[in-house]
Amino acid sequence: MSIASICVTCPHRETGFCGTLFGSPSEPPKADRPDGWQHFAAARAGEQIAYRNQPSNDIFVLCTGWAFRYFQLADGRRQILKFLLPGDFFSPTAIFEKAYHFSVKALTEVQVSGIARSEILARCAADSDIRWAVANSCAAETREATELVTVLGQLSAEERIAYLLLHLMSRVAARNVIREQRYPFPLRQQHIADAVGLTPVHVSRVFSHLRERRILAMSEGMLKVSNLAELEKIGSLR
Amino acid sequence: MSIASICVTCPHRETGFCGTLFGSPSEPPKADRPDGWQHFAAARAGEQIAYRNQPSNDIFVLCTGWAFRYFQLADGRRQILKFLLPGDFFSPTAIFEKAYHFSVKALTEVQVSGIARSEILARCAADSDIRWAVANSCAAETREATELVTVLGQLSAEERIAYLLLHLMSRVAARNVIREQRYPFPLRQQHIADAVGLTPVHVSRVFSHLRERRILAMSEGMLKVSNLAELEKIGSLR
DNA sequence: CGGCAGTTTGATGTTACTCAATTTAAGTGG
DNA sequence: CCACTTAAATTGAGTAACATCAAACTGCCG
Repeated sequence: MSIASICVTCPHRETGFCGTLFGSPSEPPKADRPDGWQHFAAARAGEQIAYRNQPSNDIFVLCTGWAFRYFQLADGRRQILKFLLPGDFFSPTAIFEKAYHFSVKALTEVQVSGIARSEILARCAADSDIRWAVANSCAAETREATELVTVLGQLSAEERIAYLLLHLMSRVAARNVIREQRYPFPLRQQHIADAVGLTPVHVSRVFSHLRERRILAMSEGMLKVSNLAELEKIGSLR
Repeated sequence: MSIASICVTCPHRETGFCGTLFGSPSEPPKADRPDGWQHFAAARAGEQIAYRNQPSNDIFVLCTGWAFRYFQLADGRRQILKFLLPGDFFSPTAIFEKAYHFSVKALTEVQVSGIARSEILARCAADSDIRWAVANSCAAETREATELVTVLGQLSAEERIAYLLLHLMSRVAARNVIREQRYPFPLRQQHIADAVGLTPVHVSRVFSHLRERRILAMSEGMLKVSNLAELEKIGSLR
């Protein structure tokens, strides 16, 4: 059971659109607070919705759309740390930290929910189920980061991309019904490049190669996997 | 305050040597259990002291010596995830998981302490200081892993090595008195290579280059940093 | 129809890997 | 203390993987 499903009642799936937008880092997001401790907001594709080192009393959950958490270096290089799907916390460990140590951008149009940190902590103290959900979620975050370290440190370009696709596919499949191995896939090659530490040009070449070998194909924002077994042989860690 | 300092009373610093050794994965480590929930063990340099996927009721803390946590791929490649120093948990998140998802090897002769998971969980439930120490330790683990992802994904060979050295230096300095920028440094170049995703040969070349530029030098298991400012310019993330 | 963002392709450059030989350092036993 | 052994580090030459630069192409939208 995810933490989000315990903590958050997100209206977006029903209402469709919320109407409020994030502001710049200087002006905090304007948003409605239906219950005092919880509020909602929306952002357009490409908008930055969390800023590194910005203190915040809120913990955010993605309700609809895709986003990504990343770390930007002084010279412009950026590492995408995780693609966020509906139900994902921006970062579970943020519950225990006063400020984010990462940034978040919307990949598609998104809707998010912010929950007061104090509220989450209070619920943790009161309810052992929530306590466990938070602990598991943090442990999972560490496990994922650890796996990604191994991927970036040891795997070739093709292996890294295959890993990323498989990893995303399994997470998407956990939330959507997948028919005929066709997955919604809003990433640009630039995003893939920044996630696996390659250049977009090289990502394009690897994709061409995978296409030629009839392992996968892309069209209209969908990823079609024709040879899952082969993709797994390339990109699985174990 | 570290968790270890709250939870563990380690006799090794006083007694010098404990006398018991880890066995192979099939036979569990023989060790004394002075208090039922806590026990101690020692291992020689190079010995494996934790096995991936091996269920364990104990959480381990390194008491003396150096060790490293790593992940090994089927074809032999290995990623070193973290070098462990005295006081480090093998992994804080292991508190919440039935089995390790990584392996640990002793780098030097080491002494470790094992604590029953149930004991730690009981103390967490009872004492909010310990609860916070555990949460912070887990958050720190995630932060480190996240930073390492960025390092491996974005930095060049020289930058990665400089980062690793600086990171290690700051951690060593937190436990030892450092005089004249000379740090104890028991790693072989193979370890550095496996930690930053390079070959030992290339690590050697990068070291030669850093030496030629009079940034650092190595001798008798000690790392001497002659130009810290330059090393930081190369290897710091922010 | 023109413009723009994203992708593809080709040519070339750089970084890091591989293989193999050599040197240095670290033990070990006489 | 010194030959002998062994592991680790260094060096060189050749190669593979990936980056860079620039141009051409595609689909999309006004």
